[in-house]
Amino acid sequence: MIYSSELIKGTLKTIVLKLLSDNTRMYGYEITQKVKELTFNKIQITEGALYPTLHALESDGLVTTETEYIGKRVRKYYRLSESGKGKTVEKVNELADFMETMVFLLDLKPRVAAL
Amino acid sequence: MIYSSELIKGTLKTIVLKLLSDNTRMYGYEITQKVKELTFNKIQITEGALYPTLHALESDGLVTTETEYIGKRVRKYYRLSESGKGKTVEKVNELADFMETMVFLLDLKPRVAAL
DNA sequence: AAAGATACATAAGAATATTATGTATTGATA
DNA sequence: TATCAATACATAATATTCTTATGTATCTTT
Repeated sequence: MIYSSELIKGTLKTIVLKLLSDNTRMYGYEITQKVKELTFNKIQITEGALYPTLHALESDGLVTTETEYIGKRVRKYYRLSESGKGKTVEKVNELADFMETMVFLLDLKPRVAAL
Repeated sequence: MIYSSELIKGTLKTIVLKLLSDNTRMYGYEITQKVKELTFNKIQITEGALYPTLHALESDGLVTTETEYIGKRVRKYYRLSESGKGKTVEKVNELADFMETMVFLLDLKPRVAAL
């Protein structure tokens, strides 16, 4: 089962930032695979969503990039900037808070073991 | 603190359906106030978001409506249809599942007491 | 040799929110 | 009693952010 895409909306940027905060640096394709792996295929980030998001993070100064060649193939690494680190904490905290609120609002506690 | 709007995206329809499943029938303004109250002002549903959503639920056959006059002021009640009840269970379950996945993906467990 | 995986990117379109605006009634207050 | 806030609906222009489709190219496995 893959989540209906609308749920991903609004959380993609936070997911990307959090992964970058755990991994020093990552490249786009790696991010898609890591998310797929960590979510047991439940979340599949499409390229059309990811690359514009990464470019936005860069133009907002939250990440810096390093382009490298693996053979003849280009690979673009993304790394959190200092402001990106701060932003990550903010976004993750906000999402955690939001999720607590949703658990209460939708009374999810009794039906979800892991929450 | 009010959540940045992007988080609401994708959850609004689920919130509305769940409230309707708990309350027999509700009208639009009532829904905005109930959400505000239950979330201690953290989630404020704007009218520009709510009314189109309610109209979409109606045109999808998930809710039925009853218009009543309170004095001279019109009030439009929304009530879940049978298919709406089924859809509500689906959407709430999916959201709960998604949130479990996010807790794992973003490692939120250690930082959020209520989760 | 071909297919699938790796790796980037962009563009057209859809969905869904924000912000602004509009209409109108009712209740509270100065 | 005039005015403001709250109640109650609705829509339109705009913005954001995703999907889907398309494009290019390399590398690996069969």
